Amino acid sequence: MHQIIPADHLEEVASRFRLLSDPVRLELLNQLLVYGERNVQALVAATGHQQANVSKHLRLLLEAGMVARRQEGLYAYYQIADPSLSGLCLLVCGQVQARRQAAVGA
Amino acid sequence: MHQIIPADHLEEVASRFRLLSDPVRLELLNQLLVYGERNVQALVAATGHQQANVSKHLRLLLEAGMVARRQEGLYAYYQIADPSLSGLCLLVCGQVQARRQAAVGA
DNA sequence: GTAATATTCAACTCGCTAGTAATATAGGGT
DNA sequence: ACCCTATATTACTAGCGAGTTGAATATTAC
Repeated sequence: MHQIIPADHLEEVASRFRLLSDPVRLELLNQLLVYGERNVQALVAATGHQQANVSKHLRLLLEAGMVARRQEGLYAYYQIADPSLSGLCLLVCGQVQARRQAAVGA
Repeated sequence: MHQIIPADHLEEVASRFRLLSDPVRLELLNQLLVYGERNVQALVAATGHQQANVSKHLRLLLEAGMVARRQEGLYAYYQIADPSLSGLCLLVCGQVQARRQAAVGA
């Protein structure tokens, strides 16, 4: 029987999910998914979080290969680099909505 | 511009991802994905974790609607209840493998 | 009563996060 | 060369949340 998640991938898969388990990072990813590309200033303004924190979160996402970075003049532009992210978010959002509707009906 | 992750879903989406960010729970889900249905004993034996811990994790997954529970005599059988789970795991596993291969090539 | 599962409690550890501040780097404008 | 701005990084603190272990207890089915 083949494994869906190979044993030697468990930790890495878990840490990828952990990266997605923070509302601030989800906000940032959502911004990038919607706008395509944004610089740090725009992300700070859109989310209302401190610049240092935004940079820290972006670094984590960058190290995981979920986003890409492009420098243009003074500004650093980030965009989604992992094509599976939109699918992941859609799947989870779909489940969240399904559960909410089920809760209303119950 | 429509949001991929609506603002009022952020916390809930994050907590669903957080549920998937633990290697023990991923092991359990993987068992259920592969074998379809398993009782607690089988999960304890397969993963090597303590029964109390396995039950605790199963409870979290159950409350989130990710698994379903069926009692048969003395035994409690669990199975996957969230059809999006296999898709989520496949997406993330695919990315993990892609990154590993990229790392080898680099 | 025995076996399977669930629940609870206490104590501990670990990792993550926010915040603050300070510093570093680098680009642009003058 | 100088200064301002944008971004990154580091260090430290403090606190929250989650996981583990161990033990004990509860529940339920046989």
